[in-house]
Amino acid sequence: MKRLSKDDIIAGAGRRFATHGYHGTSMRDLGDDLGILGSSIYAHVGGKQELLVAVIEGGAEHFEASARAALDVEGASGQLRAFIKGHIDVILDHRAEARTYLSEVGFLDPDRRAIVAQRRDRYEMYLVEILDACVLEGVLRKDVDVRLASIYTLSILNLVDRWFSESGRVKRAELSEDVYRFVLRGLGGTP
Amino acid sequence: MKRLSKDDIIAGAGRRFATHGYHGTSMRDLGDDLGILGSSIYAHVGGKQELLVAVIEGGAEHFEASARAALDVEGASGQLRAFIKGHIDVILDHRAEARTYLSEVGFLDPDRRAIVAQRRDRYEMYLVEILDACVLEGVLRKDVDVRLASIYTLSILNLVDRWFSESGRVKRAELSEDVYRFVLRGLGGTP
DNA sequence: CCTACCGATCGGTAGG
DNA sequence: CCTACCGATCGGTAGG
Repeated sequence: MKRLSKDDIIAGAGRRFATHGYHGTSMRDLGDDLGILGSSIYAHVGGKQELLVAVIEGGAEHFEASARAALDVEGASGQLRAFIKGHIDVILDHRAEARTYLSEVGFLDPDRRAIVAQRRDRYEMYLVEILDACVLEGVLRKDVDVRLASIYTLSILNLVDRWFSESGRVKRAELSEDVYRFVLRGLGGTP
Repeated sequence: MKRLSKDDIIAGAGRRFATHGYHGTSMRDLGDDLGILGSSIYAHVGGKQELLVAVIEGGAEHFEASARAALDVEGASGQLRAFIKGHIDVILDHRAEARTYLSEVGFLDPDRRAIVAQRRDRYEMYLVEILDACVLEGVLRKDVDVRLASIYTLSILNLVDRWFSESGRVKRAELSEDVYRFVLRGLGGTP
C-alpha cells in the first residue's frame, strides 16, 4: 500500500467517470476505489472538475498523437487505414479516458469545454484532409461529401468500446480492417 | 398556467436528462423547468427513477414502431432504406427521449436495464434480418459480416442528433439518403 | 400543487 | 493521507 501519485488519482477518476458518469461519481466513491478517503483526494488535486479536465485532456492527447502518426504514412488510403486503426487502438487501450472524453465533455466548465470542442474539430479535420487526399488520388468517388463521410467514420469508431470485447469472435485487427473496408467501399473505393 | 399532466412531467424530465444527464438533474431543477416545486413532482410520479424509466421506455417504443413499419416495405433494400430513414426521423422528432434512451440506460436499476437491453437487442435483430435479406436478394456481397454491418449502421444513426442541425447545409431527407447509399456501398451494393 | 420538513450525502476545508 | 468538520443540496414525505 504505497502512496498514490496524482496520475493514480486521475486514472481512478477516469474509470469512475467512464462507468458512472461525472455527476454519478462522488469524491467519496472515488476515494473508495483508491483505498483512501474522499477528502484525501484534495491533497493531490484542487477539486472534482480539475479531475474531469485532466482525464479528458489526457484522452484528447492520445487521439491527437494517433492522428499525427497516421499523417506520416505514405499514400492517402494508407493514411485512412492508419487513422482508423489508430483510433480503435486508442479507444481500446485507454477505454476509460476515451469514454470520458467522448461522453462527459458536456460537464466541463464552459471555457474548458470550448477548448476541447476546438481540439475535437481539429482532430476531425485531420480525417477530412485524409479523405480529401483520397478523393484527389482517385481512391474515392469525386462526388463524396467528405464532411458527412468523416462524421460517419467517427461515429462508427467512437462507439467501438460500447460493444467490442477483446475475447469476442472478431479480433481487434480484423475489426480495424473491416471498418476500413466498409468506409472505403461506402465512399466508392475498392480495397 | 394550467395544471401539468403526467406526460408533461415525463417530457420535461426527458429534456433535462438529455442535456444534463440523469445524475446531473435534481428534482428541483426539473420543477424549475416546469414552473413548480421539486417536491410537487411527487404528486404525479413515484420518484426520479420512475421518470427515467418512463422516458426511456417511451424512446424504445418510437424506435420499435419505426422498425416494424420498415419491415412492411416491399423488398430488402427498400426495408433497409426505410429502417435508416425511420431511425433518423425518430431521433430528430424525439431528440430528448431518444438521447436519454441512448445515453442514460446505464443509470436504470439493474432489472429494468436488463429489460431495455433485451429490447435494444431485438431492435438490432430487425436490422440484422433486413441485412440478411439484402444478402439473400443479391443486393449485398455474400461475404458481408452482417453483425458488424448492423453495428456500424446503428453507430452512424445513433449519433446523428449530436451534430445534425435542421437549419444546416444538409437537409434531413438528404442525410437519410446519403447514409443509405454509404451503408449499401460499404457492404458491396450499388444504389 | 404548496408548506414545511427529514436524514443522507454532496464538494470541499482547517489542521495536523 | 486522516480527523473532524462545514454549509449546501439531494431525493423524498406528511399534511393540507
